[in-house]
Amino acid sequence: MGRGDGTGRLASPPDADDTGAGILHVDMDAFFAAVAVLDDPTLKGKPIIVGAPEGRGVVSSASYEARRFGVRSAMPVGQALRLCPTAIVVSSPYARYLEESAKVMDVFRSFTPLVEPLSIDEAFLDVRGARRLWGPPGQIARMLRERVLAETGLTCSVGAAATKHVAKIASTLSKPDGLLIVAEADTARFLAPLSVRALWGVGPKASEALENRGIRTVADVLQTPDAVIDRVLGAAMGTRIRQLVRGVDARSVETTHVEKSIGHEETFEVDIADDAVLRSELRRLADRVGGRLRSHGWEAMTVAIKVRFADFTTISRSQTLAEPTDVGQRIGDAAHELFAGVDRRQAVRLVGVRAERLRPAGQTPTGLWDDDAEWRRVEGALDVAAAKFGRGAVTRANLLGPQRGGGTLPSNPRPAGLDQG
DNA sequence: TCTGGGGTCCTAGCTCGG
DNA sequence: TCTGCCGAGCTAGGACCC
Repeated sequence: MGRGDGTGRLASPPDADDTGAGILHVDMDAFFAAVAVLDDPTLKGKPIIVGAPEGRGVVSSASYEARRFGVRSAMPVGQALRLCPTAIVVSSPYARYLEESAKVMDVFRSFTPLVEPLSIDEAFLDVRGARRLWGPPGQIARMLRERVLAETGLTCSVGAAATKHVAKIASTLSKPDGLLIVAEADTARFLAPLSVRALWGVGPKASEALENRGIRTVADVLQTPDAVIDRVLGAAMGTRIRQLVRGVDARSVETTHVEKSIGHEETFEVDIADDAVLRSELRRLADRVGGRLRSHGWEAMTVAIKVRFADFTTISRSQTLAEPTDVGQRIGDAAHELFAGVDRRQAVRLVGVRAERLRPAGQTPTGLWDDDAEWRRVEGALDVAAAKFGRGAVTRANLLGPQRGGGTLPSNPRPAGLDQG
């Protein structure tokens, strides 16, 4: 979801060169606010803030009329209302947004099966294989914008480029209701004058660190020695940023997504010091996490909690389970155990529970464990452990030693029973 | 003024085993 | 038996994204 106010937008002319620009990034304009207008057309043209009117809510989305007053997403609603006192605060059930999102995604898929939803209101499309059916990328982008509007009543902005990264930047610059095409050959010229903040992964901290060294634009990054960028951003991010500023982005449009963690957190209306209330909240969150794990068919190897105190300091604690689980009770037990070790000298503003290192529930051994030799090795180890500790005491800890990680076995999915203590 | 909720990825420090 | 090195796994925290 874009956070700009739409001033200074760029748009491509109808005859723009779209050679090599086969990756589209489509981003709905002020999506939540636009859905509110669909549901109540009298809101059209008015400053709208989507968020909870009371409590500690922040702005989820704002119409461009509100953004002109400086209202931005993630801003506290109270602050937004001070900037734009005439704004109308609305909120709809999340399911309502999902409903419109599904229609939009259906339109995208009518042009190509290669659609990668990035969030509820944006997606990458690979249209390189759709030329024969729909024409060149620029034409597809124009048709897609028209069809989204006709079928949903919503406007969107589209960036077309040779890579996901450049397409994403282009759609941002074309907002609202625009189309910006960057031909492959124009990539370097397009990127060079942009602020480093426009780069994917460069947020307020990284951009500040770069700007403190006089590195303000993409062109500046290109002229800066690699070692300097690595020192500022770290080696991994430095490498990635250097590729992005050169227009190199090997990521393809992925149509499937595998979750790596599932969690829930809740900010209280007022800070809470009562231990019983906090523990019951952890239980409730753990149950929700367990329910979601089961509905996805996952189990978690690790449980993590997050605690934010009244002064906004935030700590996290995590624990690897003796055996993976999708049971809310067990997740709650682990969360309680972790919570017991937290030094609570202040009231608590937020608690969260997260399930990490997910794997399919009741998974059949695969990969390395399909290897007969590997099985013989494991069976041998089990026999040795059974002889040493007794049949009933064959645990991972006994097999691998008392160290936390358990170490030397492969991290592939283990055969059922090996972890059981 | 007063900072949501759901995620991903990276880094640094630590422990442990080979 | 002890020590140092190295790699791997775990943990905590931070930055970033929408």
